[in-house]
Amino acid sequence: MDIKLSANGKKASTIKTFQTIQTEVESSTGIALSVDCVIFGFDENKLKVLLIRSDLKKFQSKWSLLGDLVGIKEDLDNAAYRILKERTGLNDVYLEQVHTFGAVNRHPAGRVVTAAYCSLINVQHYKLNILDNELHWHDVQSVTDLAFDHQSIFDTCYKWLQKRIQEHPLGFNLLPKKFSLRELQNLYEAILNTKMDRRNFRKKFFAMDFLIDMNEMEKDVPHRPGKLYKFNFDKYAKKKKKWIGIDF
Amino acid sequence: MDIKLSANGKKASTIKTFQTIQTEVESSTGIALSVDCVIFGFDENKLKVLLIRSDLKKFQSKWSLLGDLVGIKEDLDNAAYRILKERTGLNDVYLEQVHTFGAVNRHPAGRVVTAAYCSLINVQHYKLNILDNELHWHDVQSVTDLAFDHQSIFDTCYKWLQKRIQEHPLGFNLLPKKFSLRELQNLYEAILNTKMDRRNFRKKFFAMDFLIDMNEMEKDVPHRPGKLYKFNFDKYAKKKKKWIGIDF
DNA sequence: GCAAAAGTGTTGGAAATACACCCATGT
DNA sequence: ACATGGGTGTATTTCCAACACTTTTGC
Repeated sequence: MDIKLSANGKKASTIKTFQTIQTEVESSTGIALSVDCVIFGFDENKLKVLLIRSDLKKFQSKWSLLGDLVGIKEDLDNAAYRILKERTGLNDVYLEQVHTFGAVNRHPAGRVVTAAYCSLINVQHYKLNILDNELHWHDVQSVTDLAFDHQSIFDTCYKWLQKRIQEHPLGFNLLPKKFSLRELQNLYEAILNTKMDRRNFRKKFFAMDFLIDMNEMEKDVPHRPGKLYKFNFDKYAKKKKKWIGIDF
Repeated sequence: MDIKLSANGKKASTIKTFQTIQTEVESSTGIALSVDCVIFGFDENKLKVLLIRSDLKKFQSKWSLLGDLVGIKEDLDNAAYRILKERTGLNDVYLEQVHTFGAVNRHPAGRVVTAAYCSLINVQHYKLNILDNELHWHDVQSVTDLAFDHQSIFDTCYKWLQKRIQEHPLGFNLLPKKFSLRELQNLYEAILNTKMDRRNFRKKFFAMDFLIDMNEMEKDVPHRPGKLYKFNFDKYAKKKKKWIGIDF
């Protein structure tokens, strides 16, 4: 069964389902290679992850990550971008390889080694279409018992994100281009699952000096509106990080 | 041509060479998967990496990393351990996956996606045998122009190591079980390519409280002997790292 | 005027840095 | 005796954590 792509209102291309993959893998004499994407979003002050219903009987009713086989003439990174594009309609997204999972029995259809990619998208740029096998956003806290070894892939990617966001300015990919400091702090608190002091948080970000004051205010908030900022990626790119400091 | 394994004096198993791999890849209908190992050692106060002469004409005279195809019934991680075992005779080594390289044209024999693993070994435990295609230790500073895309794999792994060693106690895998603080500092200086203040370095490591004083002294040094320590891995394992601290 | 969040400074402690001298050993 | 690196302490600075009140807006 093929499924029409409908995200973003574009004309559909064909997305492989498990049955297609199973046929390909079983007819293969070697190792099949796939990509699985852990797609994070941020909405209602919660960190979310995009999951789809597994179409494999063995994992009936379980959720799984978005993945597909890598084409024989397709760069590994490009396969990840393709999956994102097919599922969300988004082109310019943050995407990074995290880890490759290659246990012999990780996939019931045969030998499939999968490269896990982590992606951060702004949910405002994206219209969810649940016709695609119940494609849905899930609170990360409620993600348990995924199909295949996807739970451990997810856990790895979530830990990776928690660490990564503290050392690199990834988080802004989850926010609107213009955001308030409160939104930024909510994001960090959601991802790191912690609470931070508001004054120290501001101090830290202002001291970095990568926030550009937009001279605009929040609208339609039921309280005093906050200033809006955007992140100065250019300035960040020019900065040299002094990274000497043993700490473990 | 097969090559006998001679490291460690063990009876040889067969190590695949490029010709073998090329045949396998060319006869494959899909994507071939390999592992490449970046094996670091520390000797004469220099960080070294283990390289072999490429047996591919196109890359004649170029050095390359140690790699092999992954078996159809072989876990990815196990493939990396196997390669290490075949080439160095060592079993219990530090080994970690770093990144997977999957550009379509990265390998001349066809579509080969490779998972790069980084390994740290104690050169004292290992007897080099140069009969294996000129297997040799190279100063990391002099590593340039490797075969295939191995230069970029190496660069990625070296940067990974530089970062990783500052946050995790990996470095001890490169040293003898008992080491002096001078050796430890030399190791850090070699890997990070920097100089550190001796007193502050000691302070930092003693403050961590993971070093066990062996009550032994260095022997045969042409100066005042230093105390020997070993790293308390058990105590480290029990420690919870408090990891909240945004910094980029 | 009340609820809700924005905005703002100071202080104390901890950690990092910079820095110089005496000690033990081999030659 | 001298050359080499081992071993130690202190003063300064920098960074981080803790903490409370006033302001602005919507309702």
